[in-house]
Amino acid sequence: MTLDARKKLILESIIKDYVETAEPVGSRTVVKKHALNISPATVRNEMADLEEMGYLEQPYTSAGRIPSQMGYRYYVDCMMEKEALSDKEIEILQKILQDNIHEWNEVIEKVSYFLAQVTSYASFVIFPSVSLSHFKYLQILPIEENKALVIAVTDSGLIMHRKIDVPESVTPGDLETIGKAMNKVFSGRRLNDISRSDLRMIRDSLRRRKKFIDKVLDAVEYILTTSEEERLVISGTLNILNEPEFKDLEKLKKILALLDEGVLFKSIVPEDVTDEVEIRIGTENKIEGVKEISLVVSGYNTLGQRGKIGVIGPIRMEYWKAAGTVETVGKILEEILKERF
Amino acid sequence: MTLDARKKLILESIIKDYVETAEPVGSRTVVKKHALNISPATVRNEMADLEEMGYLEQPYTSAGRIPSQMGYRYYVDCMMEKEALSDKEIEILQKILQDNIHEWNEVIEKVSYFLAQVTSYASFVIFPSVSLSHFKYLQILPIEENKALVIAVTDSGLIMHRKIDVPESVTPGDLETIGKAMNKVFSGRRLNDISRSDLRMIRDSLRRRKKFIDKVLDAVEYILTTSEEERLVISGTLNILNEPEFKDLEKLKKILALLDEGVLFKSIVPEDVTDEVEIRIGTENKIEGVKEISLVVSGYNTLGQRGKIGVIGPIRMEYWKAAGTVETVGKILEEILKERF
DNA sequence: TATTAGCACTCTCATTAGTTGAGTGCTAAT
DNA sequence: ATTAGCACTCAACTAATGAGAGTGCTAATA
Repeated sequence: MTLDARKKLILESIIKDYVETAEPVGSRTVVKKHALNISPATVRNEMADLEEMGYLEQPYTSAGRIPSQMGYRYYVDCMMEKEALSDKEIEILQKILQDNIHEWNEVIEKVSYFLAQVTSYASFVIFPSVSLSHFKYLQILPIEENKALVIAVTDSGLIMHRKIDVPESVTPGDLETIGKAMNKVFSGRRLNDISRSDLRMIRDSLRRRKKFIDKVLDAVEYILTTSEEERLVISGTLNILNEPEFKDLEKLKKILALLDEGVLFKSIVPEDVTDEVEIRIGTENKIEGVKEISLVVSGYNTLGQRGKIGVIGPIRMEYWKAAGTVETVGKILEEILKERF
Repeated sequence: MTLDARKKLILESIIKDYVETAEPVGSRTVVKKHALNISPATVRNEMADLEEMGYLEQPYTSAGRIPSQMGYRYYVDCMMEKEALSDKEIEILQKILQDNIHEWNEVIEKVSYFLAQVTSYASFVIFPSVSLSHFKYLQILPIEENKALVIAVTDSGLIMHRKIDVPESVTPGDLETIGKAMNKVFSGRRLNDISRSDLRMIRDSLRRRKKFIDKVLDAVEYILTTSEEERLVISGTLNILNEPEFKDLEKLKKILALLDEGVLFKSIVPEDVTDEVEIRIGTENKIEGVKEISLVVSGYNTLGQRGKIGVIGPIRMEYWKAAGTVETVGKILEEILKERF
């Protein structure tokens, strides 16, 4: 279904105005703010049409109109132009990242923080699980009297380590032998392809020092399981306190709980995202309890996998700004990660 | 100043009641709930006395009384008996910790979470800075074509690492030589005693490979500076949404901002804490803007230093429960850390 | 002298009624 | 097709009223 030019203009006016003020928009306001040379009465007729078509709704008889979910959807799909980040903002972001490129951990935190600041919504960055990376290198490093460090490096450049006890009877030479043997089996394989039975096989092939080898394998297994989790960072949670729609404590509680609990939060982020920005408005998000939020999310590529980045805010959201920002920041994040890691 | 037995009893009744209900307590209620065999009129007289002395206050004429800050202080100092954790709860905590003893990181997170759950206030754990630990061991480990890993281990058992680029011209043998030389200078020294001039000295003593050595030193410096920060974990932030005193959005915003910003939060935690539980009520906390919170905090020992653990909640707090819980959980945390790390 | 019953008084909270004003929908004129 | 005009609607604000909880004081009592 397509709308004629004037209806589009009116719809857009109402959306822009309502997003800004959070108040229902009346016909007079539409005419004044956007300097149309038609009368309020005409606008009223158009608005009545738009309401009938489902793009607008009225909180109560004789209030102004507010965009319906469908109205936002139409705007986003058919009319929206993404608003780009200003050069200045891009510069700021790049400066932030140049100063703090030590760990990918830090990078995603800074990026998320920046995104929240710029959009003034809550933002998130999901860094993909490393379990699809390949094992590159494993070493058992004696570090003190009875301790050694099991160090694993993946081809994506991630480093994981874990401390283990070493019995008296095990010599540094033993450690080297064991390390080499394991390296042979593991190297080049995907982390999540290494199963318990592989671990058992190694255990059997190395006849001596069984007990100790078990310890090493435990450490490896620990490394494998922890590396399976993707990393989630959320920033700007408090921004939602500024949105009038969450002045109601019950609603606020629900959405804060959502942002507070990583597992819960992940469940509302779409599984498959592309490099294109995707927008989910209100009830398009399938989640228990919280229907009054929108999500703007984009994928980014790193380590041969896809991470996710986006913002979460009220339905009354500046989609144009959010989409443009998420898009650009995602691209920059992707670049930086490629460059550095 | 000491109160006679009956005044104490009445003060306690009012505190317990008000903490539970968040409503001003009237004379009838005191008599009924605590089955005193004196009349409401007598209680009224006593309450008037207590108010004159400053232990109670009246929100308005002819409302019931609520405890003043001074009232809570008197109760905490002269009457309170800490309420111990139940055996069952202790058991649960220990079970949680036995399952998750891999990293001290995890331990403090679990402990903090537990504390928030049990008290239903917001909780925090501060893990001391490791900058006072001693350098134990440093190794430069080649991990792939042109990369090496600088690994540092402290005597407190913490492991830090950082990846660096290695120029073609530097051989594994070089790495070993450099590593050994650095080890000699660093080992046994406190992390925060190692200054830039030490780093420069090393740079000068090793004539060759200056550029590369700079890189290694950069990595070491990075490790030193990041290890200076103490770690802060806050849990149960959302619990404060349940307290009626924070139904006001402005107050809520302030306190959430406080809990959200680590630096800000640390500024209200007392510098010096002992093994004894310390309680700060309301304005006894010197902090801009937020006067309506109380803090219950205790120190715990680890790595030869002192960490802090506690809860933060409204002035209308179950101090008896909070104090007992913080005390016990702190002790258990201390034990676990000693055992494992 | 300490306690208590009785009662007038105070102040909040909830409810109701009245008023205002923004904004609509409809009709008739252009 | 557009618009001026006007009656109508409904939330939001204000004021008035009444109920109820709880006090403080006075005078009676043990």
